[in-house]
Amino acid sequence: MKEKTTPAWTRTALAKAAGVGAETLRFYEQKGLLGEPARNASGYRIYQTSDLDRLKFIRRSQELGFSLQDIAQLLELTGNIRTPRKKVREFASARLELIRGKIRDLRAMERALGKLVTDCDGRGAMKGCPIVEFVAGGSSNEKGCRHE
Amino acid sequence: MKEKTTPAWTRTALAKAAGVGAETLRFYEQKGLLGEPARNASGYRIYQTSDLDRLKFIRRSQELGFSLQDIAQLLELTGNIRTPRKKVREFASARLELIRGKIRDLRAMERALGKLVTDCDGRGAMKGCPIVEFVAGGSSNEKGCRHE
DNA sequence: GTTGACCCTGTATCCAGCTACAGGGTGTAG
DNA sequence: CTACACCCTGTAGCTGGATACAGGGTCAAC
Repeated sequence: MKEKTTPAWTRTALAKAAGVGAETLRFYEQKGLLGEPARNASGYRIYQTSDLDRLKFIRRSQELGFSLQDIAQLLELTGNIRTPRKKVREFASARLELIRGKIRDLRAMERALGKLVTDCDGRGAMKGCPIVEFVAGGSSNEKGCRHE
Repeated sequence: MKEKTTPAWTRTALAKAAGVGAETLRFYEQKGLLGEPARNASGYRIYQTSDLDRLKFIRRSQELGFSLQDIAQLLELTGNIRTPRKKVREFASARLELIRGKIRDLRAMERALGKLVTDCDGRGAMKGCPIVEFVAGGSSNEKGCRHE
């Protein structure tokens, strides 16, 4: 613990720690996801631990299906204390609905796949039609089972 | 039971109904996601209602973060009665774990964003640091709050 | 029998998100 | 001093997932 909460990270060190390529850092910087890091005397980038957190957030958000643009907005929102409160609420609420929708869909898929696993016990006939159940649960209804 | 449950769809009609571009159907066909449709005398593609279900499934799966390759596998699995039972179980179980992980992550994000919405009531100071909470909930822990 | 809306195939183009050079500077170990 | 690993910038290339022509058939309506 030297510099308090933010020891300096080199480009490759940070990349390794975050599980991304070193070039990706520059790419994210260009896209405004990381913000320009400090530089040492010879122009080398110096990253902070907060950048590592940010990177982790980015990767996790990506896995959840958010685009880099979405993530940039999310970061802007939550990271900038000067963001107008109303905007924060609006954007966050919209995102929240989106997220809840995704959770609902994933749960439907979970149920469908779970049923598939349960029903297909490794022998015997495949009962039900999980895929159709899933699709039906989404919006349409009944019919359309292809396997049998 | 062919013509009963499956009135014929033309290319653009199906595309419109499924909310995709007409060209996309050909693309999916090339990628093996749709399978070769029947053709009329002059070579026009004739789609069935089951193709519409399939398309809906594809789009929903995509929204949940599955790649077209993943989806092809899912469809293969659930749609082909001849799939070896063991493979079905294995693949489905792996997918299930993946899906459950996504749900967990989304819930963490939901909590974080929900807190942001709750805390930022449109005036006063922004309490807590949802973004850091989310990141912390993922793997790292403590510190790194940038806003304030 | 010509128009216009569709269909066909093949190929080219586009966008996101990386990833990989090329050509050059830096800095520490031996 | 000289390797050698690392850093810089700029730009080209790659994969996935579409999307858009170009050049040509089909067909129902007028």
